[in-house]
Amino acid sequence: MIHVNKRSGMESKKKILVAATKVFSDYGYKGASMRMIAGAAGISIGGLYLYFKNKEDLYGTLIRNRLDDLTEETRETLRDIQDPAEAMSTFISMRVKYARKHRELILVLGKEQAITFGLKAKRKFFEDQRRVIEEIVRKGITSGRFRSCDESEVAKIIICALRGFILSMIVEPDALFSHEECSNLILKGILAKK
Amino acid sequence: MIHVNKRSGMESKKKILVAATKVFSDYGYKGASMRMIAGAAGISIGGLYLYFKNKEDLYGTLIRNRLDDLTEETRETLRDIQDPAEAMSTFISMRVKYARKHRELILVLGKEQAITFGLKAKRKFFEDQRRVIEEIVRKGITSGRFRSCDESEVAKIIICALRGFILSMIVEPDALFSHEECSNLILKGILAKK
Amino acid sequence: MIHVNKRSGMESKKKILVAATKVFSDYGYKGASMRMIAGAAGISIGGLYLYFKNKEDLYGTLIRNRLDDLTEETRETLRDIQDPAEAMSTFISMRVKYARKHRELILVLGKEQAITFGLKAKRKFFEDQRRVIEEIVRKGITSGRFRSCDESEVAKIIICALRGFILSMIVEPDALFSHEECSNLILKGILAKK
Amino acid sequence: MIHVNKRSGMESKKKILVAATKVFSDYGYKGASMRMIAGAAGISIGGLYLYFKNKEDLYGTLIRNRLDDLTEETRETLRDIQDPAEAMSTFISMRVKYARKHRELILVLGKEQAITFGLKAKRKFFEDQRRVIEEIVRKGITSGRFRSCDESEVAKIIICALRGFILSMIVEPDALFSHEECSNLILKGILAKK
DNA sequence: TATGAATGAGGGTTCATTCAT
DNA sequence: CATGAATGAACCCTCATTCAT
Repeated sequence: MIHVNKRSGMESKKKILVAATKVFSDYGYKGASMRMIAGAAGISIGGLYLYFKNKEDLYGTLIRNRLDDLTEETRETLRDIQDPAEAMSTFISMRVKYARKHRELILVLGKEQAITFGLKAKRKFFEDQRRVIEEIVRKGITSGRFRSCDESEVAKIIICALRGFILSMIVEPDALFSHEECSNLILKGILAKK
Repeated sequence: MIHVNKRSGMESKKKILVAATKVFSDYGYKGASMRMIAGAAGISIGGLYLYFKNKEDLYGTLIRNRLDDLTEETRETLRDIQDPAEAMSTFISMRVKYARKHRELILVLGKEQAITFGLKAKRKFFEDQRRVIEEIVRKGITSGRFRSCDESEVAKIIICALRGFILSMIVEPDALFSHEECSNLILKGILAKK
Repeated sequence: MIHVNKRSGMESKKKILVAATKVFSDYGYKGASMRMIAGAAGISIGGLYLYFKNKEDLYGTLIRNRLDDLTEETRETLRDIQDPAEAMSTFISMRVKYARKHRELILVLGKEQAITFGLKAKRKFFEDQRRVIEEIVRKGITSGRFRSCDESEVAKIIICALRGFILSMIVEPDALFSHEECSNLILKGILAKK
Repeated sequence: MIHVNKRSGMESKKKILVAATKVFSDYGYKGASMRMIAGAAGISIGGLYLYFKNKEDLYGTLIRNRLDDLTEETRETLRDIQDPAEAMSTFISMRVKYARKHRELILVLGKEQAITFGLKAKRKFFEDQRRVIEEIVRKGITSGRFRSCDESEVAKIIICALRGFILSMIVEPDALFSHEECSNLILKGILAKK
C-alpha cells in the first residue's frame, strides 16, 4: 500500500519544477510552501526532497533553468543579425515577448536571505545580458551607425528599462510599453530634428 | 522590572517606521518579522502594536508615507520649470537621486497577498507619476520642442527605466545608470545624425 | 494635562466593579481583558490597579460582593416564615428571581486556575445555602409537615436544580422552569395519589 | 533529530482527544492551551494540527463525540422500559452515573465566543434530552401512573437538576446527590401523606 | 522511488502588569 | 489619584525538514 505513482526521475523532477514555477510566482519565495508545491506537482512532500536538497535548492534550480533558457534564446536571436540598430530592436523585442510569455516567473525576489545561490546565478546572467548590449552598441559606434556614446551606460539604461518592464507586469500591468515604441525611442530620442 | 525607555508617542512611532523600512527592505514583507523590527527599533514586540494595528498596517503606513513624500517632492521639483526637455531631465534626475538616497525602501513587493492596501496606494502613485511625464511630453510636442510621438508610450518607457533602476539597486548594483546619460539617451536617441 | 476624572475612591471602585461584572459575564474570566474592563468603567488601565491588586483580586471581590448580597437576601427572605413548605417555595422563588435579575453574573467559571480565592468564597457560600435548606427540611420533618427523608440529600437536589437553572440561563435559555412548578414538584412529587 | 513516535493516524487522534478532554475540562476552553494538550497527549504541537484544523475544531470534535455517545446511551437505556416511573428513575440513574464516570468532561463553557459550533451541537443535544423526559412524563400521565402536570416544566426541572449535578462535580463535589434519592423526590415529593 | 506523520522553531498577536509622569 | 506607553511571556498556528515504512 505504499507508493502509487511510479515515474521516471526526470519526469517527476520536471513536474515539480513546473509546479514550483507557478507557485513561487503566485506567492513569492517565502509565501510559497513546500506543501503547496507538492500539491501542485501531484507528489508527496517527502518526494520533493528526493529531487531537491531543500526549498532553496528547488528555487535555485528553477532560476538557473530559466536563466539558461533565456541566455540560449538571446544567442539564437542575435546570431545572424549584422545591423546594430536591427540587433537592438530585435533584442528588446525578444526580451519583451519572453517576459510576456513567461510571466509566471518573475526573476526578482529582493534580498530575501538564504537565496544567495539563486542570486549568484542571476548576477552572472545579468552581467552577460549587459555585455550583449554593450557589444551591439560598440559595433554600432565603430560602424558609424550609432553616435559616439558610453556603451556601458546605454546598456545599463536598456537593461533597467527591461527590468522595469518585468516588474511592471506585477505591480502596474497598465504601464507596459510596446517594444516598437521602446526601440524607437532608444534609437531616435524624443527631440525634434532641427 | 518592566519597561526601561519612556519616549513620546511620536518619537516611538518614528523610530519604528525607520527601523521597519530598513527591515522590510532587507528581507521583504514576509521575510521581515515583527521581532526583527522591534529589535531594530529598540522597542518591545508589544510596543509595535501600540502604534500599528498589525504588520500589514505598519507596512501600509510606511508605503503611504514614502509615496506621499515622493509625490510632494515631484511637485516641488517641477513647479517652475518651463522647458520640456529640462523638465524631463530634472524629473529623471530627481527620481534617481531619490532612489539612491532612500535605497532602504523598495516600493515593490510582488503579489504577496494581503497587502492590498499598500498595493492600492502604490497603484495610484504610479499612475500619478505617469501622468506627470505624459504632461511634460505633451507640452514638448505642442511647443515643437519634441517630435511627434505617443506620449503615453514614452511615459511608460521612462517609468519602467526608473522602476528598473530601483530594482537594480537590489539585484545588480553595478548596473545603475547615471541620470545624465539617461536623460541624454531619452532626448537624443542613439542613432547618429545623418 | 494629566488626570481628567477626579472622583472619590469609592466611586471609582464601584464603577469598576459594575463594569467588570458585565465584562466577566460576557466573556468569561480569561476572555475578559483588563483593557475591556477599564474601557467599560471609563477609567485607565493603570487605574484598575489602584483599587485591585490584580485581575484575580478584582474577580474575587466581585464574587464575594455578590455572594454576600445573596446571603443577606436569603436571610431577609426567610426571616419570618414559619411553615416549612412555604419556606421552601419562597426560597426557590427568591433564588430563581435573583438569578433572572442578576443574569449578568454567573457564579461559575469552572476550575480555571488562579481563581482559587473566588472558589473558596464560593464554597463557603454554597455550603451555607445548603445548610439553610437542610434546616427547612429538618423543621418540616420534625413538625410532621414533611415525610421522613434525608434532609441533606434533599438539600443537595434542590441546590443542584437551582444551580442547573443558572447554568441553563447561559446554555439553554429555553429550559428555564417556573419556580411555582418547581416548588410544586418538590413538594408533591409526580406520582398520582393512590 | 526529528520525530520519535510513529503511530497510526487513528491512534494519535484518539490520544489527542483523550488528552484534550482532560485539559479542556481542567482549564476551560480559553484556559487550555494547545501546548498543554500536546504535552498531555505526548505529541508535538504541530502534530495537533495534523488531525484538527485548529483549537475550535478540536474542541468541537470532542463535544460532538461525547454528545453522540450520550445520546446513544440514552436510547439504549430506555429502549425496553415500559413503566414511566421506572423509566424516570433509570434515566436519572444513567445520567448521574455517566456524569460520574466521565467527570473529565464538563459540557459547559459559558458564552465564550467563537465556540459556536460546539454550542449549536450542544443546543440540539439538550433539546433532545428534554424531549425524552417529556415523553416519559406524557406516557405516565396518559397511563394514569403520574398525576396531571405540565410535562414540559417537569422535564425542565429534571434537566436542570442533572445539569446542576454536573456543575457541582466541579464547584462543590460535596453537594452531589444520590440518584436514588433524586428519583424518589421527583416521584413522591416531600410532603407527608395526609 | 515514494509516502506522509511527526517535529519544533519561529511566525503574528494579545494582554496582565508596571511605573514615570 | 490617575494616566497610558512599555514590557515580554505566552497564545494559536505554520512550515521546512526528516525518516520509518
